[in-house]
Amino acid sequence: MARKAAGRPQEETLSLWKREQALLKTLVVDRDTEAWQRDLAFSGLQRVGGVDVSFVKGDSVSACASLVVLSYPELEVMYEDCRMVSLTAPYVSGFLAFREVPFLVDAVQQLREKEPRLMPQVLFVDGNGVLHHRGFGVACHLGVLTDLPCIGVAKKLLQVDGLENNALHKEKIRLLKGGGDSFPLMGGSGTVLGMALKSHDHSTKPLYVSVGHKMSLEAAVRLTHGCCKFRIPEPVRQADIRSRDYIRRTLGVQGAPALRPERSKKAQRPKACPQGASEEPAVSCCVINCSVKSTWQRTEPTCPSPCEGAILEVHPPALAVI
DNA sequence: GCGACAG
DNA sequence: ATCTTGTCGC
Repeated sequence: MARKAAGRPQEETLSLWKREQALLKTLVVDRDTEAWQRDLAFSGLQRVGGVDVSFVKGDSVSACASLVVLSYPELEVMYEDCRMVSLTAPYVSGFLAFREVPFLVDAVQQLREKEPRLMPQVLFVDGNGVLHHRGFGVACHLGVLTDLPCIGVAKKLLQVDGLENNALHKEKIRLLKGGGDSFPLMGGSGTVLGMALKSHDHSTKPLYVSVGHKMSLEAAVRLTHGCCKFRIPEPVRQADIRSRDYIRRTLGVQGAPALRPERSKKAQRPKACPQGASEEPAVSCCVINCSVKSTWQRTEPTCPSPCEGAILEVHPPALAVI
């Protein structure tokens, strides 16, 4: 039952996606908007969130989208939400958000409705923020659509606007002394697009941190370091671990156990969070119309009637017409 | 054929 | 993202 991912989108679709990115980009706030962000100890910060999407192996459509909320500074999981989703849009570098973000927005909206007191004060996103081909990566996209402060955390350097993972870059990495050390990533225009951060003392590969929304780069880097027990910030790491686990549990019994000769060494899992009384459908209905899926469906061959003038609804009453 | 290629 | 085993180090 492994469905195949759609191929590369038509040029027209990419064109619409670019227009949408340009539009939403005007709504990005790249400075601190919250009091805790300016505090040296981040006092006032109590909840940090992380999101991730993991895939079913051999299937580029079936995936598990997860949102977790951790206490700060303890970094203990307070909330976990995993759900299976079907990703219709293909992955295209520079357009990651159009594939993954609708489901992440849904997860945030579910939390907003059911457990508003657990709403995270900042979200760590797997991927870039303004360090992007057009200055609007998935962390910006999710930030604008949810109106939450977001931090983009990528594991590899996106070589864009003159940035290169060349010998000089590697040398700068080598010179990072201890956890928390970083150096700026300057784009061709002289703008600092992000920071390469050594997330802890014994990490060779840095993290690439960039602004997503409603937070300065300085605060984003400092908080990222403050959330790293290991190389990957704990919120994203937990979202990743739990979404993979969810797929294993969901697909494990019926899957092909013979193919997995059991070589696990994982000890235990806490299991103390609202993991859904599960009356929920596999895919929740879209509460926030992020127009992403509609753009995709409207444009591709499968959809006979293209309709312009769709409306984009962003969280507070920020509206925009395509 | 070769380099890029967030996830 | 996922495909994949062992291995070196604390």
